[in-house]
Amino acid sequence: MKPEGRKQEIIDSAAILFKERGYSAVTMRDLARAMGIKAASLYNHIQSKQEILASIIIDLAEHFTTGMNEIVKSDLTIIKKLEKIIELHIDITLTNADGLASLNNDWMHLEEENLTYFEQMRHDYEENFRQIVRTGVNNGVLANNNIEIIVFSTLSTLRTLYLWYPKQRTIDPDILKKDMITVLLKGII
Amino acid sequence: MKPEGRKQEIIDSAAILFKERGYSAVTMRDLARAMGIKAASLYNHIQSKQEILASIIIDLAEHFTTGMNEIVKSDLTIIKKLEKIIELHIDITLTNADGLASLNNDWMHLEEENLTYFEQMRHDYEENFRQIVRTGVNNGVLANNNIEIIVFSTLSTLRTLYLWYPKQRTIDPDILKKDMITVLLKGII
DNA sequence: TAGTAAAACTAACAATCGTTAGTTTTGTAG
DNA sequence: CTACAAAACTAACGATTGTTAGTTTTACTA
Repeated sequence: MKPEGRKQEIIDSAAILFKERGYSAVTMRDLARAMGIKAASLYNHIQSKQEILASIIIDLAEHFTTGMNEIVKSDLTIIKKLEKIIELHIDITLTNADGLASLNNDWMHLEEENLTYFEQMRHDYEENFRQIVRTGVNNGVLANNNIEIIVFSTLSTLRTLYLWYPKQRTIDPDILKKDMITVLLKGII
Repeated sequence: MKPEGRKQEIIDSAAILFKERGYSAVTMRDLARAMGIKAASLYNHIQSKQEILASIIIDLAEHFTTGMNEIVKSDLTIIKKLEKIIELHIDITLTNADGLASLNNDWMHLEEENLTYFEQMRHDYEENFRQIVRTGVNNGVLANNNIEIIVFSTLSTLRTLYLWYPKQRTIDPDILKKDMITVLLKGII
C-alpha cells in the first residue's frame, strides 16, 4: 500500500526526530546519523528536507480530510458523527503518532503551495466539525453552550492525543475510544 | 512589577516570533529586525538567545506552579478546585498568550539546568492535577472514568487555549471561564 | 563472472547561524 | 556645554546549514 522503500524509511525516521525537536532544529546530518549513513546519501532518495516535511504533513492532512468527508456525507445521527470523528483521530494517532507532531507544530514551515493546500484542508475540516456541532445544538441534541468552545475543546484534546497515547500504550484502542467518547461528550462530573 | 525595560521589550518581541515560527526557526537577526535594530545590539541587553527562551518559559512555569500550589493547599471542594485550575489557565492565557507557545512547543530547547527545572515543575503540576481528580473520583463527586483520560483531555484543552483565544477576543473573560467550566466539567451533550 | 543499477561515499560550496570586539551615536544630568 | 552611560552601530569570527558534484561500494541478474 505505502511505498515502503528506503525513502519511506527516511520519512519515518525524520518524523520521529521532528517530533522530538521540531523541523527547524533537526539537521540533515542528524537525520543521516539516525539512518546510519552520511547526509549527502539522503539525496539519492529524497529531493529536499522540505519534501520530507511536506510528505509527512500532507499525507496526514489528506487522511483526515477523507475521513471527515465520509462522515459528513453519511446519514448518521449527530452524536454518531461526533463519535466517528473521535474514532478517526484515535485511529490515525495509533498508526502515525510521530507524524502528527509535525502536523500540529511544523505546518507553518511548509512552503507556498503545500502551505496553502494544508491551510485549506484544515479550514474545511474545522468548518465541517463546526457545522456538525451547530446542527446538534440547533436540534437540541447537544447542550446549548458556545459552539466555538465546544469545537475548540474537543479538537484540542483530539489533536493532542499523539503526545499522550505513547505513554499509555497498555490501554486497549477500543476501550480508549469508548472512554474518550464518554469524557468528551458526557463530561467528567 | 515586571522589569519593563528594553530587555523585557526584546523578550516580548521574541515571544511573538517564537509563537509564529518556533524558537529554532527564529534568528537573532529576525528578532533584531522586529525591534528595528541590528542583531549585535541585542547583546547590550541580553546574554544569549537561550536566556530569552528560558526567561519566557521559566517565568510562566513558575506562575503555573504558584497558582497550583495555592489551589492544592486550599480547603475548597474538588469541583471548586477544578474550577480554579481552569480559571488559572485562562488568566495566564489572557495576560501572556504569546509566551505559552514557547512553553508548549519549545521547552525541549532549554539547556540542562533550566530543562531539568522545567520538567520537574511540569511533573509536579500534572501530579497535583491528577491527585485532585483521583480524590474526586474516589469520593464519587466525579464520574468514574479513566483518570488519565480525564486529566489528559482537560489539560490538553487548557494548554491549547493560547492558540484559540486570540481569534475570539470578543468573548468576555468571565463568560469564557463560565462556559469553559461547563463544557469541560459537564460535557457537551 | 561480468555488467548494472542502487545506494553509499568524500569533498566541498555558498549562505547563514549565534556571538564578540571595538567604535560611534544618542539622550540626560550637572 | 560637558561628561557619561546607555544603546546603537560596523565588521567580522568560527561553526553549521542544506545541498551539489563526482566517485566508489554494494548487491543482484544475466
